[in-house]
Amino acid sequence: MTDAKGDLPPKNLQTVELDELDRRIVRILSREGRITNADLAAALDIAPSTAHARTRSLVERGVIRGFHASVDHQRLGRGLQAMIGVTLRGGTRHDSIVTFIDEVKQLPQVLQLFFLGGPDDFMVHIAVADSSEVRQFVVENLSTEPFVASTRTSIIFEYHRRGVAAAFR
Amino acid sequence: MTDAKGDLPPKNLQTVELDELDRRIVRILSREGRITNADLAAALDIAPSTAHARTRSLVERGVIRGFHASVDHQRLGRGLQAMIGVTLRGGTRHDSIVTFIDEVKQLPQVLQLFFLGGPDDFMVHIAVADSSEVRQFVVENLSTEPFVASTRTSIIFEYHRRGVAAAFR
DNA sequence: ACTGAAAGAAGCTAACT
DNA sequence: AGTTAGCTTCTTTCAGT
Repeated sequence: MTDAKGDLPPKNLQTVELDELDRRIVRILSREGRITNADLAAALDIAPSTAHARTRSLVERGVIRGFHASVDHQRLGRGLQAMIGVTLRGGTRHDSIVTFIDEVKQLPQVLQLFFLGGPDDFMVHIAVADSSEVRQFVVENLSTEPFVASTRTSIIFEYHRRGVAAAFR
Repeated sequence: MTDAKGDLPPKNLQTVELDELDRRIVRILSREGRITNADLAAALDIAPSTAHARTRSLVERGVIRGFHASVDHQRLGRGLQAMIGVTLRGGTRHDSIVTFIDEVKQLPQVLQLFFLGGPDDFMVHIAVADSSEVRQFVVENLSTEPFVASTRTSIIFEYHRRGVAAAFR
């Protein structure tokens, strides 16, 4: 008797099959995370209790990992966004990098941080007031670090998002 | 009598001052977009009606632009993310690029799209199943386009998000 | 697995401080 | 601007199909 409980490895990272209804719910909640369950049900032409059970199941199965307000940084006086590619010096101790990354990702200007395998070691997506603050951010937080070899800054003219990806665990 | 109505230019793009309470609300809703108003009020130690009015005002002033479910793409069998930098051939007609971008941003693999001023003309953040799909994405949607000069693909090892930025208008 | 109904919780509005 | 109070609407559960 191979019972599910006990046979499974630490449990995580398993992929999940979604049917068409699940996919439609995910799509709607990606766009309108605060839609009422009643409206969601109406949009899908199902009973509110069904919509509710499905949505809960998506959260329980880890497909939906959270809900977030999206913020207009331009309205907050941070009308300039930039993407900064960073290359690290070879031979830097791994935990120095981890500490550094942890600090960078706490900075209020930072929106996203990508750790890469490629020409750049990571990229930082920031929102600031103007180009002088971009420069200031790079100088104060990146290029002065001993293990940062180089940075490459690009201004962001347009930004489009097709959903919100969960951060990696 | 300078009445507000009629005197204002097309109205948009104005920045907004937030007080400390506003900022705390934005911070909480960025992390927990579906927190109940009662819990939000309790977290801030204010009356629910105050929290409610403040939140509404943030949405009305355009500071909060929407709410979104975040999706774990790994659970959906798209366990690999990549960032692809694209450079365009000089002399491409502007509306060709606009059409191209519009198409790219509809592709199901695409999470984000950054239009840049810098070495790359834009960057595409994608989620796919494996490295062969990365290659497939680049070949089928990018490098075959006549006005794409080159692409540079980086695998994403780690991804952190400190909030969700609204798309540009 | 989906539905319908009933109870409990939360959102929303308005009148007052 | 914030609060208290009351009405309305939604979420949530559960028994039934």
